[in-house]
Amino acid sequence: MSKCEQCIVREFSSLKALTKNELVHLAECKTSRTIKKGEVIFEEGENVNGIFCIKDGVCKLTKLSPNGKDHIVKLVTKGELLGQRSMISDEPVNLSAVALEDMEVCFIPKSEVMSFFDKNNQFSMNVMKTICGDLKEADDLMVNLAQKNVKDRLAVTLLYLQDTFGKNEDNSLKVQLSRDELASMIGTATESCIRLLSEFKKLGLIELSGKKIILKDISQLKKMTV
Amino acid sequence: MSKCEQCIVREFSSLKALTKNELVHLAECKTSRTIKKGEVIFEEGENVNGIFCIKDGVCKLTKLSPNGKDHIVKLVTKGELLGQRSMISDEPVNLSAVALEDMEVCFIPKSEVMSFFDKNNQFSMNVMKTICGDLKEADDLMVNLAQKNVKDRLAVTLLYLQDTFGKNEDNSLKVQLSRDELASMIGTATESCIRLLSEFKKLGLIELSGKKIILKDISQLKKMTV
DNA sequence: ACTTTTATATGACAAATGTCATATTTTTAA
DNA sequence: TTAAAAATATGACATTTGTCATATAAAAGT
Repeated sequence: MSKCEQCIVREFSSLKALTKNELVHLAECKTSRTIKKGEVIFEEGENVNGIFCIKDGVCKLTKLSPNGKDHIVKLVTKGELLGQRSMISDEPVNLSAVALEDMEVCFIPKSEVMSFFDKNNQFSMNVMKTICGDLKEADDLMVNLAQKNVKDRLAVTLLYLQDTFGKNEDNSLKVQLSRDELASMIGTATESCIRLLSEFKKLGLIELSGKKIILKDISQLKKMTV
Repeated sequence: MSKCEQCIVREFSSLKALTKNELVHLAECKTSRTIKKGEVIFEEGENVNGIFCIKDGVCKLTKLSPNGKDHIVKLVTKGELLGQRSMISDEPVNLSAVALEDMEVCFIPKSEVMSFFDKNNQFSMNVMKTICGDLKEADDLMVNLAQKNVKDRLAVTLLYLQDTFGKNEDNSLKVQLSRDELASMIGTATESCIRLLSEFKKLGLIELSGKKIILKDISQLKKMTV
């Protein structure tokens, strides 16, 4: 079992507040797991009883709408924790988590996390701040969905993907979403999403090659986000 | 200055975890205020430096979209706290709060709340759970906005208003929103909102008399929320 | 009570978006 | 490698929704 002390990604999450002793203990409790692209980490309604620490890879958090379509609520990547909300609320998870690429994650049982809560005030504060950040982000997304048209939401989302997850050497977005996934992130039909991507391409805003998307005219895209 | 010990609404918020001593201390720090309908409690971007405890009345939390329109993110009522997120994140508030009716609120300075955080674990846990609840609610709203059409969102919202805030003796919704406000809650144009209300009326789903809205056919309305 | 302002309501039309059909390309699996 | 399946792309059209104009009703101020 690998040592949490030496794990770099820990530094990027609430876990950075843990002491050496706590980390040693954590290393004994946690279990590591590799997850293949497309695999489900947990499903809406499940009892997870702990949190996942993402060592590598990106996953999507989705929620099933009554109409049968999935909506992507959030993307979560290396260094972040998964399942904090439901653990604190003591409820089943309200979102499903599915890997967008091969991942490495560690699972930390609830009992362990709760003991950190009791003993380590800085850790609790970190978790709280993370959740508050998520809430603020959710408010922003809500207003976007409510007040912007699909074209503008697509522009916002493309910029968000590049800013948050970066680009490859060929300048294409690092996170590769299918048209279907992109559509379910901006809240529109797959065909509408494809159509708008084609339009953006014609306007020279982006370049498309297969699943790869390259942002060409950032400033023009930004104008749509205002 | 009224005593917090004897304040009933305290029982409905995170503050219920406070000890007698803490309540006595709280009563000395807090300031009470009445707020008229339509008055602004705080504005997006402001530094609030504390939280508000709502003793009576309802207010709306809004966020300004770049297009100049306000979106109502949430309604908050008697017994709830206001401004927790920004206090924990140590950031300006990301939403504006405006009274929908005459209100009575108490303001508790940040220093006071933070001292409760340090000393009273149950209080911190309560606040955390509240914020987690808000986050879950935000996820649900997001999916609604993204995947449902305007008509269905109106039905969902009307049911939500009745379930959450109740009805008067004449069966009309207790919280009275203008057509404009209702529209900015479901994310549509005021005219579309009015038109759909008229349609609902014609279909016998609701009754309208001035600003009053009475839900007549709950089960039919519920069918739209599926 | 009356004027002014604001909110609600509705029609007419334009624009945005969804749906269905179908073609093409890419990926997957035998 | 080839066949089958899935993803991407595009056209045609229907539906939904927004915008502007205007009418009516309600509320507010003098």
